[in-house]
Amino acid sequence: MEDIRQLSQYSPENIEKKWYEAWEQAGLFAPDETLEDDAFVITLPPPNVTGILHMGHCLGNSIQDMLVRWARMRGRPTVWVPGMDHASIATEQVVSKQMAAEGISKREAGREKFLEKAWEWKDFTHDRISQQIRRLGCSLDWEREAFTMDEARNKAVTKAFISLKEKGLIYRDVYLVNWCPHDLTAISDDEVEHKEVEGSLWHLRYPFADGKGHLTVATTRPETMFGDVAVAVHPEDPERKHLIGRLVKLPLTDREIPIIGDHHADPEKGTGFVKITPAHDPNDFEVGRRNDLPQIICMTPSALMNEQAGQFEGMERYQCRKAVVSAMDELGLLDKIEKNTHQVGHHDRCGHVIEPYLSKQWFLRMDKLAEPAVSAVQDGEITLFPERWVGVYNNWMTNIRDWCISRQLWWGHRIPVWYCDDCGNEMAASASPAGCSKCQSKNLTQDDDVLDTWFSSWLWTFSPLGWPENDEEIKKYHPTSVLVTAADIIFFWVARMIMASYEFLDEKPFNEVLFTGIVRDEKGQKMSKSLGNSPDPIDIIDNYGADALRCSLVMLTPTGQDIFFSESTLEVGRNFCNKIFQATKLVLGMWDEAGLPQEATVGAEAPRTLDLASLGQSSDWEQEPARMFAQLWDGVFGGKPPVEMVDADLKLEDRWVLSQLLKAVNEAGANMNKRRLNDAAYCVFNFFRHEYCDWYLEAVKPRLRDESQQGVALCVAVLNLAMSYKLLHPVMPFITEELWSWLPPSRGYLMTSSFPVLEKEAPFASDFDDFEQVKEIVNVVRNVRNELGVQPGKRGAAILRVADESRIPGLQSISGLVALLAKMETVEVVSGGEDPTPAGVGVAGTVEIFLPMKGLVDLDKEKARLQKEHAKLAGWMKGCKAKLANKKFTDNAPDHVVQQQKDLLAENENKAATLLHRLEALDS
RNA sequence: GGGCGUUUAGCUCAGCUGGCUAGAGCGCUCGCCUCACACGCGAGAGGUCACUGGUUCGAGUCCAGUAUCGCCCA
Repeated sequence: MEDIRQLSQYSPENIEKKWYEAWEQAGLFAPDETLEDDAFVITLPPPNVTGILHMGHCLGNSIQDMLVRWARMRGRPTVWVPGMDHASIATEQVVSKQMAAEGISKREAGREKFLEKAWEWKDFTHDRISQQIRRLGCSLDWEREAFTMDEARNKAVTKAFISLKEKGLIYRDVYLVNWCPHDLTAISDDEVEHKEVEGSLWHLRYPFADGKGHLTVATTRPETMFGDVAVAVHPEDPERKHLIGRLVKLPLTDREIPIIGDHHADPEKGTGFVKITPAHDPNDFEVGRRNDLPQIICMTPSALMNEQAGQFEGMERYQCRKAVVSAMDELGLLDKIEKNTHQVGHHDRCGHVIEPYLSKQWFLRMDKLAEPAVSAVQDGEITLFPERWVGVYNNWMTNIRDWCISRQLWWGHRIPVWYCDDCGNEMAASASPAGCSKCQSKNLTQDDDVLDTWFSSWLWTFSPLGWPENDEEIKKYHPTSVLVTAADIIFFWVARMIMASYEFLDEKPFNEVLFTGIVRDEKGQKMSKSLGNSPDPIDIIDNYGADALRCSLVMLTPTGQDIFFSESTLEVGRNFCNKIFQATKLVLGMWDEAGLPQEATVGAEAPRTLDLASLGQSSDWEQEPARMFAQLWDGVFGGKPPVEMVDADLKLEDRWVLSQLLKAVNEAGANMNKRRLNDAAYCVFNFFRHEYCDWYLEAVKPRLRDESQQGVALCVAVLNLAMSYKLLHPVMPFITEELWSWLPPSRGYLMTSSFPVLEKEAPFASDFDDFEQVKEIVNVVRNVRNELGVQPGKRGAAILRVADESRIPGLQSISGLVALLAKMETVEVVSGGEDPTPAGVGVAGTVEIFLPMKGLVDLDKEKARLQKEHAKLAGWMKGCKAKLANKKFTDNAPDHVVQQQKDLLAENENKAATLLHRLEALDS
């Protein structure tokens, strides 16, 4: 400890790791069951085991830890459950790639071998990710760690599947799904990313079967013509409806297809004729069902043309497109080509173009599940922050479509359905059945497919708590308190979690959802593993410290807005850490020099909660500050301050800084309650840096070196440090825990100490004003000296002049502080008399300030300065006067607003008069 | 095409229930290595609050329209 205190700059090295281990060993991450309050519970949005965490995770985890630590310090038992997600497709891709690099093909290796490799990979990334989370300081209850594919979670998934299947909500059907020809699996609608693509609209001629003429269809996908089963026109299309029932010859094939009438064809669009390919287009699929048309698949799962394509069989779909167009051209059947930009679906994981593909898949019916989820949000049972997401949520929920939950993959939960090879019977079961329930045959085969990853993560608020086996924990900890996540997975995850919780537990999954912004790089791109544009958090933490990272992210992220991250962002946090460290060094250095006790004065340990309102009324603070201070001290440290003090020992700056501190407590709490976490962090930052350090510590420096006064000043200084650490601990856990341990009166862990609460206005109003006047006068003096270019070394004299003699004693009592803070030799207070000349002049409220200086040669500079000031005042006065002259304003505006304008005018008039007078004097 | 959101200082953003003489951080300019801190201290410059109209005694804030950029859904 002594070593660290000697450092000229704060260094997080050696401090952060030490405290994380200490907390964990002391068991502080587990809920304190002796507390009676409701538990505060979060299940960590499980990161994918695909790779490493990026800055987005750091932001989300920092926010969660902030909420968890805040709740813990307010005396609530806290449970933050860690976990990770198996990320079916993403992980399968990574592992396949690795195997390919080793020269092994996934298919050749087979399911078992592949899964072995996947588990190896999972273990590897799991360790790395949990290291990252620990380094960030997250106070997770590691004993409860869960993985979406571990045994307990497997049971939950199976139970959920069987239960839904028994209710008839899960069905298997041949349907047109989003098929990824690269990964050879179906994916859900939500995994399809629509992108605008420059393409063409080809106008193709289809000759009539009777050989008399042709019609023209327009298509963006000529290669699918081998799957065409009809041409549609609008049934009321006056120019074309007479053709319904006739046949056309499908070029490049020997098939003839009918012309049908269907509303899908729009007479205004394209040529008015639409080719119908039910097996390769979602709209056409519907047309096909309506008109009872056959479905012809013309591609293989890998999007190569199949035997339907005749001479083109075996071609890749885009190659085939070119070939078809040129073949049609040769036949004279290519009418024209138009440029056309249109939306094309891509797989969000691998970027390949989706092929709508006909296949047999498992689906979950969503409409019934959505009902309670919609009303929960509408009724305010669950709140979303920021609120604007409610609209987005409702929009999706009310247009909800069935969810394709099967995937043709190996890494995931295998669908718990067995088929009888002999009678075709289909059985859903939690374990492999002994025999067919119908024919008793032993020849059973399990469904080959696995479930969509989100089918396990939608259970995430209760499956980590042990559902369906552990009722106890569910009763105690469910619904959870809050979900913190980025809004880009509102449909994938948030909405489905709400549905799952109502379906399986008949209650909400969480009270509120806090959407964080998305962390982007300097160019505005989302941070992601695939782009490789996120630094490894471990490197950042090594260089700047976890506290700096957390502090920077939280302070600079506006509520729910995206954040642009660059390394320079981190300087805010790093510099602030150093500031806290420096201030502590100063105060504790003086504490040692003063010979104050190195241990807490005998007394009880401080209680787990600290409600400042219960310490006393505002008037108590003003009349008996010493008694109140002692109570505050007892609340923070437990016991008595190590020095005796009477009311008069607490000077103006002491009372002022305490009032500012309490104001910060009040604001921090209010902002936390409103979930404005950046503001909560920022107001404490502001208090510490700009009030405590800039004004208070500067103001008490002489007292810290004065034996008769240092004791009291040090107690006030230390109490402010302690309270600041408490307020900052949720954001910056490591440095605050470390510095707290340095404070001689501190006992125990800061992490489980109390968070101060003050839910009413801070006391000390009158002292507040007096010290604010000191600040104002000092500011004016500094300004005048700076503008006139006075050397900082020249201290000189200042004269404060007021019209009202009765104010002299009051001003005299603060003149010492003014002299100290403005670095003046002497400060004299007068009333009336001649203007001292030559002198620089300024006005603070009704106090005229003269800085006599012989060397003030540059009269022009001074005149220019005064004129500028005067012009500014004149502008403001004009505004005030206009308002006050407006009868409607004085009649309608509230009294305090009118009075405010009057005061403002009076003050400005007074200032302006002084400046004008001064200008005249300079002219003469 | 439908929906949501953005537009305030050079940059990133606050400004919550209309009372604002519009703020912060970074950057910039000037002056300081003042015995905690140059990862610092002090001072300063910089804005027709996208545009147009409306409501109001009063609009950055509320309403309508336009433009702009972005996101989501189809």
